[in-house]
Amino acid sequence: MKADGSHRPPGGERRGGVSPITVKRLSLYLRQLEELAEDGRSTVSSRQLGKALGLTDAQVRKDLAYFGQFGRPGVGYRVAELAHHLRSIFGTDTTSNVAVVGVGSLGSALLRYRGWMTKGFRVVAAFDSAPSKIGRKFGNITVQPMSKLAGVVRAGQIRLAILAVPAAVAQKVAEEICQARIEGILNFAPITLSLPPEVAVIPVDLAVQLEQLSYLANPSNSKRKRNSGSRRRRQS
Amino acid sequence: MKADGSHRPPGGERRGGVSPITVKRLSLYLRQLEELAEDGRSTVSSRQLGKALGLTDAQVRKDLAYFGQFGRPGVGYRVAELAHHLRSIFGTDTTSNVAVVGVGSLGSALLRYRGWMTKGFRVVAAFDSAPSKIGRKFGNITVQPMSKLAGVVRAGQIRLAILAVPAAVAQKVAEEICQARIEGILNFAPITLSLPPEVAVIPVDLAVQLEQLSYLANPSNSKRKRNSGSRRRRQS
DNA sequence: AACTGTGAAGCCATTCACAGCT
DNA sequence: AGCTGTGAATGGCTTCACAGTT
Repeated sequence: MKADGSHRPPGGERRGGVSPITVKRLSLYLRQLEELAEDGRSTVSSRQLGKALGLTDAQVRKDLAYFGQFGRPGVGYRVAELAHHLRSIFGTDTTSNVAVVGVGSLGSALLRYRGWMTKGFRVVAAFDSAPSKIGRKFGNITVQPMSKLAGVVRAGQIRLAILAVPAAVAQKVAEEICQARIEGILNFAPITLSLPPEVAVIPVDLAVQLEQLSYLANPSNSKRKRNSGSRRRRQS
Repeated sequence: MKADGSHRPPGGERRGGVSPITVKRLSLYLRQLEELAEDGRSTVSSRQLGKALGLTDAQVRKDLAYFGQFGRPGVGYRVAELAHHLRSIFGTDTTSNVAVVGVGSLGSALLRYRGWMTKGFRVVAAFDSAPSKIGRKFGNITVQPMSKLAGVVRAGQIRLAILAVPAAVAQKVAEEICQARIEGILNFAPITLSLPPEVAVIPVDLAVQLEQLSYLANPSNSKRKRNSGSRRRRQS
């Protein structure tokens, strides 16, 4: 275990160079660590963490080592400490406010979805352009017109937007969102957005996901022939 | 352009060896082709297709060449023909029936979501174990008890399941779904399922996606410094 | 003994560059 | 000229294997 840390900036965290695929795994590590914490576990080894997620121990160690030395040889990683550090990497150690834009069937469900909360997010506002939707209430959130978005964001209350409008208007609405100086968009509309580089976008096309599944579910396409005994397998 | 096709099985499609990441892009090609078809375009080049999705032309050609020779030098790809071929690769040239398992806030929204239809899927049934939910109607779909799942699947009406139950029961419910001999599960529960290899699983953890976005939206983490002029950029 | 952190090797994916077709 | 299909080159990610720590 090298002590000088020469491949990283000496006093701080590595910045700007981690691949998206690594970051995705970090999310899974955090999710697993939270489960371990609930079960009262206080340490975990890279092998155990990997096994639970279908990854090799070396992969786990490499991923975590990008951000510093958290593990203790002979012991493993301390669950609470590592979880805390991962949250700070994601920026979810402090709660972020989120807006839902587009309150159709999907948007209104995402508005009610409780899964965000456990991860350090809070949906605090909803916007739509249809007059029929404006003023409607979901729980304690009232749907506001798009024209109010910029004001709410500028008041510092919202960092991220969940975009759930029809494909035909998604590009236009996304541009409005950008003008409100939001930092990132979770895009549920089935189109590729074209936006200025200072705004982050993560696409989530549910129909595409189901299409992927349909492909995999065709036995002649998958590599699932390997291991075709009866051993269990973990999802990608 | 080689004519003998020596690297593929002579008379048929390549089977079993395409990486998931390639398959994901194929979905995007299909989505784009459908938009082009609506606009009345009859051919498209690899460069145009790539530009719309933020990919290189070489990438597009390599991906498509895995499955055969569809392009015409000097012309490009024929939109309708290529779209049809991609659908047959995904198994969505014929409509697949899908069940929603778990009718909470997210499940009921996925039940009502219209986006599946355009892609060759039809949600035809919903299941839940809570007596209070059973018998409830969403559109023309009545929520049935889990015990009915196996029968409906075995009657050949359902290939795929959308799993939208709480994390705490997801593994158990997923096992029930497997026993019903379903081919694939789209897993919205925030856990990694451990299942026999003959069933395909695609995980869709919405909280993880938002976490990814939170990471990317932190300016010091992204590579978005490149191109930091004002040119537009396409989402990953 | 158990486990991490990490060079080095191996493997996979992307891009390059160009022959060949239309 | 415009474009595809594809070997070859490059670049990136994963796994191996082991020195070093507890």
